[in-house]
Amino acid sequence: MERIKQDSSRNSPILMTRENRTFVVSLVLFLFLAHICTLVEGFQGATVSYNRFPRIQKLGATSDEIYNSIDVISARNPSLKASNRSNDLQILNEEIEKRMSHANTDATIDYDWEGIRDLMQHIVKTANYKNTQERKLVHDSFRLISSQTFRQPTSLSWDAVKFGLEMMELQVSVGSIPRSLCLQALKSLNIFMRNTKGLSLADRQFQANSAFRILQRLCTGVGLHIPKEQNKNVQISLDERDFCMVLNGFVNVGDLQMAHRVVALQCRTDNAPPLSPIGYSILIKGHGRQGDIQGVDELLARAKMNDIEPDIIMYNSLIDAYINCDEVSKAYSLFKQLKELRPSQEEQENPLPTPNLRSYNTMLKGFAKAEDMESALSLAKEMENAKLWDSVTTNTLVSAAIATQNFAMAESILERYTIIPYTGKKRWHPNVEAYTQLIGAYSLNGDLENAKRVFKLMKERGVDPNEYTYTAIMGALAREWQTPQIKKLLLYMKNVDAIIPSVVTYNAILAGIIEKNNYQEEGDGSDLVYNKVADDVLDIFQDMLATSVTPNEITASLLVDALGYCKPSRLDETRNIISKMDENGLVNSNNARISTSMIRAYSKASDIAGAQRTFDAISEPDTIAFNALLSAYCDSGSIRQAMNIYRNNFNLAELKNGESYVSHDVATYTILISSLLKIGSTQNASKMYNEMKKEGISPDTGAIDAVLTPMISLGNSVGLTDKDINFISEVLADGRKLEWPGEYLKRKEKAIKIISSGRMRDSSIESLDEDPLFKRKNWNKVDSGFKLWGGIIPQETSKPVIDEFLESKNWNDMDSSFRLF
DNA sequence: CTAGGGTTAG
Repeated sequence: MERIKQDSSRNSPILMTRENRTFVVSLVLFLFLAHICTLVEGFQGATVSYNRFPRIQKLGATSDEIYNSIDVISARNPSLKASNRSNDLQILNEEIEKRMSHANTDATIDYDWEGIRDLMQHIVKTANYKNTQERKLVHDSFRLISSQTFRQPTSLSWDAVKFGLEMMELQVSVGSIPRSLCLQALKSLNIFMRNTKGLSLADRQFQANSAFRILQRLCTGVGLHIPKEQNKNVQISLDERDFCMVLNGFVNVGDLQMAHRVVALQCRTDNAPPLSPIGYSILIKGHGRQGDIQGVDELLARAKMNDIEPDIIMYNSLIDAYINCDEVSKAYSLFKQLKELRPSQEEQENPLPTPNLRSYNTMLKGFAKAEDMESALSLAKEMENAKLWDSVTTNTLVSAAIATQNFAMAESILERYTIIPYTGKKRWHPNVEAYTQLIGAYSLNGDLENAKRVFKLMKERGVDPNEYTYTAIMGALAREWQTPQIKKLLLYMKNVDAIIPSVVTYNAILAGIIEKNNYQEEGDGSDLVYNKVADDVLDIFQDMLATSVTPNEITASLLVDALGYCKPSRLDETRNIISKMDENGLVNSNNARISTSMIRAYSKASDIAGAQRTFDAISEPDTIAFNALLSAYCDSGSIRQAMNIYRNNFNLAELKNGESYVSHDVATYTILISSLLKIGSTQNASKMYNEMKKEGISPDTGAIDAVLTPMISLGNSVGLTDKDINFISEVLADGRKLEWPGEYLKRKEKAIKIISSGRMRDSSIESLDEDPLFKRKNWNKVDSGFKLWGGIIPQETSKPVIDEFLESKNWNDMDSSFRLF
């Protein structure tokens, strides 16, 4: 398929009229189709992607040609007509040998895996397994393949190994396989499971599952045989490493159930080694990542019961697991225990290992996560004094500063600890992550100028930006809707720095542009603004396709958002693009995320039936989609309907009908409560508030505000009953348990006091809704945006504070004889 | 075979 070139002479879409906007969309779709065809061509008929690279040399004939020759030969020899399959098999076997033999001569040859697969399937289907000679030929063909795909040391790609594994499964379906083949396959898998960079989740799942099946076969002996001439070069029995590799594979894809099956297999197998601290470390990591503190504790108890002596790695895994479970103090007490000086260590029965640099860095990460800058700094000072410091320490300390919004401190840490000059052999500068994070943080704070400054600073200090850095800086530009600059930077990134943007890069840009759109005030000709935003989004999307970056579900939902925000909603275009993407197998249009955006779009277009239809079609509806549906009904004024939907769903839970039940969250109730209050139904709002708490859902700041703000204005206009006052007091009491930025709650309290003492229309009440902080975050708009100040604290005058801190820690006049790098 | 850093996300 010929690649369609991007027409760069095209006008900027911002200046476009509606007519040629249709042209843009068609163009986008056209490019899209071209892109898809290229993709499909590569994936055709295969469950796996073998032909991602251009074929350099065509090997042998096509399968059809082979079948044809067989027919020709058979026809020419009537004596063979008595269905002499052995001869056919012989021919096919020779063809396989021919195709596989190229392996040794030229590594640049791309195998025709599809053709080989066809031939093997034909062989397997036509052979007579009762005939010894035929059976031997079949297995000989398989051996020809496996000896290449699993050869050691491997110089083949993951695709080759993947093909070998597929063929092994095919072989198992027609007979037993040699034990040595299993061990060989496991060894090959090992190599690719160790370095999983660049592999998709599906590939990693395939690896773990394949490895498990092989392991299972090796443990049980089912479907295995041991040939007489045993290959002496091959590992003979299983050792702990084999189990740990598979275990780690499952933990890394987040499948703990399978991980525990591996452990069970290991424990059940007679001559397998028992679970060691290594296995425990892997499992602890897995449960920690899931935030399953109970699982972590159970593992620790089990290790103790089995008299396991944990090494430093297992302790570090534990510290990290505690941190991942938000149990930083638990992590710290373990860390302190390890640090304690034990003078009579020899006398102790179980001496604890000494913490190493990784223990310290992990602990530092914990303080960063807990936003405890003071502890982070004092630990960092201790590390510097003990000469325990590396680039991860710098990066982690910077992330702690950023987490506490101490940007000036982040910059001074970077100024002091950036590795200069950097001569490492690694692909990237080790501190690029810290700079990237800082750019991202400035961007999130709406501070494009500083984000750009840091980006320039990196160049000055020889810290080369990578894909992540570009993503962050272009996200920052997108938030300020600087499309021309973004396009320039994209070109620079691709052509000068030779970095290929990822789907995340493009999603960040699209999300940023749309976010800015959110901030546009309604009215004042904003339909024009919305349409310009949508055109820019489509423009970037087109660039994405032209760069051959495959869009995903997030991309699709962002496109829906962009077009859905338009006035009027460009729903037809939206549907066309999404169904095109669906037809080409890129996304599932019934994906919950895409559908949620569609529901919002329908809601904006006042098409409530469309919203309901979309929800009903979702393959796995979730809370957020459900909430969007409720919002749609509420926004269209059908609160009664929204309540009915909620009730029906609630009853499903009572009936324990888990199939279609969607769980509620605090947002579900906030939507219902705020629209009930909008029509002055304080009684029902109060009922819902209590139902929420009865369900074990505690109100957050958004829920509290959704009650207090409208209740206060109701109090000002129509007055409140005693019951209403009780409701407010209850909510206020809940609110006091939460952290609020600035004076928010105090003001509300004051306003409520005034109302309940009968005084109306006080000037302090009116000013409530004009808090600039809330305005910036759209706080005043009661909609389904809830996490309105996720960690955003007004920037303090942090510079003097930091200097004081550094002064008090004597960091400003550190012993200069100690050079870190 | 096991432990510590970054970008997007209804």
